[in-house]
Amino acid sequence: MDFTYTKSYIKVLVALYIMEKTETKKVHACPECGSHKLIRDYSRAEVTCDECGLVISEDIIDTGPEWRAFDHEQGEKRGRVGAPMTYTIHDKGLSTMIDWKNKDIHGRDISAGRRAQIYRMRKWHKRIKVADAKDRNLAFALTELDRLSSHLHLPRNIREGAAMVYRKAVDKRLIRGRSIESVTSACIYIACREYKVPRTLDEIVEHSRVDKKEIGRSYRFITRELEIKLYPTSPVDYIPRFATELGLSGKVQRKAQDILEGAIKVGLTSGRGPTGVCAAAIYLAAIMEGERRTQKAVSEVAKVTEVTVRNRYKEIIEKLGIDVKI
DNA sequence: AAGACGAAAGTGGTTGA
DNA sequence: TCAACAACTTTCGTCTT
Repeated sequence: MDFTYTKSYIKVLVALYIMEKTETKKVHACPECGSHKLIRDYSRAEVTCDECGLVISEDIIDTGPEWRAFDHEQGEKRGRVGAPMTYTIHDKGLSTMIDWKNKDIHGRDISAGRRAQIYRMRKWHKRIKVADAKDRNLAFALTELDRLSSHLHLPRNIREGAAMVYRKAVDKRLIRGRSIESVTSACIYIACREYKVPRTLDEIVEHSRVDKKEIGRSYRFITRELEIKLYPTSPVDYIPRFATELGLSGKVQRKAQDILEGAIKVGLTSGRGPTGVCAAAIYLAAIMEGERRTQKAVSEVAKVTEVTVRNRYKEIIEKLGIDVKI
């Protein structure tokens, strides 16, 4: 059979396979507003509703093994993430060593010209091996990065951000003496803050095998050495996540944002934990919009205590002069 | 009976000497 | 390195809906 024909035939099969796979995953209408205008963004692994902005599914992320490459071009593109299979094979299959003796297989001396050639081959072989050791480290870190972000339901762009930070850290030799796991966790944390999709350190610790202290130390070290400037997390960034978890409408979210902006102006946010402040604002906003949630429910999603929610919202009411019937 | 309230003691992390 | 400190948590008894 003609080679080019085989190749295109395989391509067709692959295309059919992918089509079938994505077809079964299709959502036809938004569960929130019933709209059929859905935006499908596979590069970020999200399906969002065009009408109300609801993120319908972030879980289509792992539909297929992304390390599979069907032709050379894809191989180049996908090799980036680090492939469990290929990288675990020793030397990517290049396990033959070039002997240091200048003899051929029959034990005869090799001519000067051949010797120079073999010398160059040895040199390159060594270089490949060195690069490969670094790659193996990177590949391991990247799979760990993938595992963590998948547990935390993080979108693709944050994974890439985290991977980028990690690569920079490797280039600057910052991981020496630190476990790969603590550094990957720190990278995720950094990326989350950079992209304003805050996850608390506690949430990351939950899925990591390293304790909080270690991650915190790596985090501080990396941000200092790479000169990454991170602004303190704003409580506003937590609104969408908490509100969605509580099943609150967009109206409440907007109200909560108003409250928070007022609170920030009066300086109620400085020094306080952003999650607590956000929880209080959401609690108030929900009551004001007639979608009351209990303090317990709010405090649970924000991972603070009811007492904190109480203290914060009392402060807000007092300083902003909001009057609500509790 | 569940939710909200507030006092009091305890805990972990930051700061400044 | 240590103590002081503010934020936050835990716990528990009481009040409100």
